[in-house]
Amino acid sequence: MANIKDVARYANVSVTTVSRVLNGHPYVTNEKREAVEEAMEALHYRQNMNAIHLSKGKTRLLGVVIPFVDHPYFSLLLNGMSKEALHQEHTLVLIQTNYDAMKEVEALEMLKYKQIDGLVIASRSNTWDVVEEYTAFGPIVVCEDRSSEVVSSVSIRHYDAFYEGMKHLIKKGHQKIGFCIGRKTGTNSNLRYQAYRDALHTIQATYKEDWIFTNCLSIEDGERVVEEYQSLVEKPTALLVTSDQVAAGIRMECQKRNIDVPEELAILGFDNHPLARALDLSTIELPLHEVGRKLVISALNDNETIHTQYGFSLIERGSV
Amino acid sequence: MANIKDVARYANVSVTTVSRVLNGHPYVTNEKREAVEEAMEALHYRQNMNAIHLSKGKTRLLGVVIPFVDHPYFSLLLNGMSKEALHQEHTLVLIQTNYDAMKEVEALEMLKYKQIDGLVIASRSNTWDVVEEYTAFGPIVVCEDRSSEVVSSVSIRHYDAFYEGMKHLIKKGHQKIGFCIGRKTGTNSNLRYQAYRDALHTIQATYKEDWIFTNCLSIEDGERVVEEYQSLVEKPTALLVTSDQVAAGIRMECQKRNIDVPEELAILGFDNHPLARALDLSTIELPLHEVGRKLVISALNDNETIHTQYGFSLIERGSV
DNA sequence: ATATGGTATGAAATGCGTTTCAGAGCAAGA
DNA sequence: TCTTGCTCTGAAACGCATTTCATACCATAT
Repeated sequence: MANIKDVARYANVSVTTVSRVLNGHPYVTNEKREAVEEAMEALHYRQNMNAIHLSKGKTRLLGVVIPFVDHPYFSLLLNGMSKEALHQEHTLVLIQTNYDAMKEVEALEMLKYKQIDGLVIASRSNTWDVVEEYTAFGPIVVCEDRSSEVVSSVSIRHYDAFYEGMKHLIKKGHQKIGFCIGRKTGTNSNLRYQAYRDALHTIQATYKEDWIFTNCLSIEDGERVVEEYQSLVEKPTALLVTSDQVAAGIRMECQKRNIDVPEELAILGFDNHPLARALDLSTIELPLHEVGRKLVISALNDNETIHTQYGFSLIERGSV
Repeated sequence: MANIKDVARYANVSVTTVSRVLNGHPYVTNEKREAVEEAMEALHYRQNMNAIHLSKGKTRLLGVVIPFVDHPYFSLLLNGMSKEALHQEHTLVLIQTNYDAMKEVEALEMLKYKQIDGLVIASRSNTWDVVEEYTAFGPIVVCEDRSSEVVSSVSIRHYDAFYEGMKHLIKKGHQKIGFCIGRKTGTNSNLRYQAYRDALHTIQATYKEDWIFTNCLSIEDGERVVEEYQSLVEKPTALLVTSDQVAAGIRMECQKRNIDVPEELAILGFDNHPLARALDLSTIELPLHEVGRKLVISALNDNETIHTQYGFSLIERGSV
């Protein structure tokens, strides 16, 4: 494979000049520039990325702190990150934490010792000041709504999204509304719970504690929800489900038990997972793929702190 | 970040000795080995991958020739490849060919000019001798059943898988069986067609031309199939569908049109895509994810030619 | 006693770009 | 005429680990 030296020799210039052409620096006469370009063409020259990054002091590694990867929310996020990482010729270093704060610190230490170029924290476990301490060592991005001077962020308006979902169900005539959620606590869960109560408040409706189904992560959980639903004396007429995977389980189980969707039970999912399309589930699309990509873009940007917020969009299908 | 020089200085040895310890070479006394290990610990030393690969002359890039990525077969394959590439700290260079032979040659030329470390051809367009010419320049792996001396291969027993599917339908009492397939021609399609006829032959059954649905790639295609199916005078009682995505479309459309599955029409899919699990579709699982990983592993192995064949497994659910 | 060969070690070359520094040429301003 | 300040160019240093080569020591084998 031809290298920069070969090109320089062929074009009768120094390697510095070739490097200048390669990097679009000024201070190269057209004459030499053209000679270099010709030489590159003739020799089938391609830059050696390893040499570039070695020279520039980059590791080409990007740390990703993530609690687990087998949940649709995180797997969609990870998909987006992978895609962008591939695009930017970076390798993701997955640090699965299971919400263990010490594991997260290990990842931060990797940044300190320059073992990674940047760090994405998909779900934070440590307190804010611990994280901020490490920003001196490289770019850090969190996936939550936080306007820090030193840490970039990419977030989704979870409150608004949930509120919008509630409004949609209410508009369709529902008053007895329940919801399914993953963790009971956590920033996002709290926001959603708040949105739930606020929305019900606008129509003076109340809710029962057992209309709130927690620990809903998988298709199986959705099936379980239907089972519990059937044993209720007073049943909700609609469910807001924070994961399409769970919504899919619910819809399938309803079919088995001859519960009419949406007449008897309306279902509104989240994420717009391919499953939702297949099962004709109405859903609120969260641009998780986009968020993932933006996380990587932000983490690879060493110059500025970026704050991005993403919206959502309601996709009406046949389950509401 | 500490480098090999720092470690050498700290341990009072030469960089060569540190490199020997790092790479497990013999000819290092225990005394020095321990000193080096201590130094690495003390200095938080991590090897710089860019320097290693630059030194070893690797690009850390792996070419992937693929006709398109939006088809479930290829996207599952690609998923597996991505995962393994990530694992092995390599970046995939996607060369989407749309079955254009010239594009494929471009990819082979990249190998020639050492722009990539190896090449995976997920679906070949050029003749065999064209491909073999390039093996001198680096490892090439194809995804088809071919026992070459110089090109590695990873394949699935498509004939057997299809035949097994037919046998299953026959065992369930079906005689009038149709099938859905992507391309009408191609190595795999031919194998499947052969298996179809061979299986029908064992029960002296015949088939109608219009029980064979071609161009079946997406959910929409599945919906189209049902439409065509309903207009048939003599209808098959079972369909073997070479993609779960299509099978999902069929099942959903059947539901809309009140065609009972499996009583009126049995459906047996392929791939064991998550969709199949969600829609309770019987399917023949092809280990595409594993195949993808093995493709990458084989392509990154420069020393030997590897031939791997994968089987399949029938997953019985409620659609047959 | 001498040749032979394995063990152990380090200096230096190598892979390939980027970046710093020094200097030459030239035009505008003092 | 003499600065001052671009514009343009290339030599050399640098980033980090691997690998080749040279050398020295020690133990067998002859």
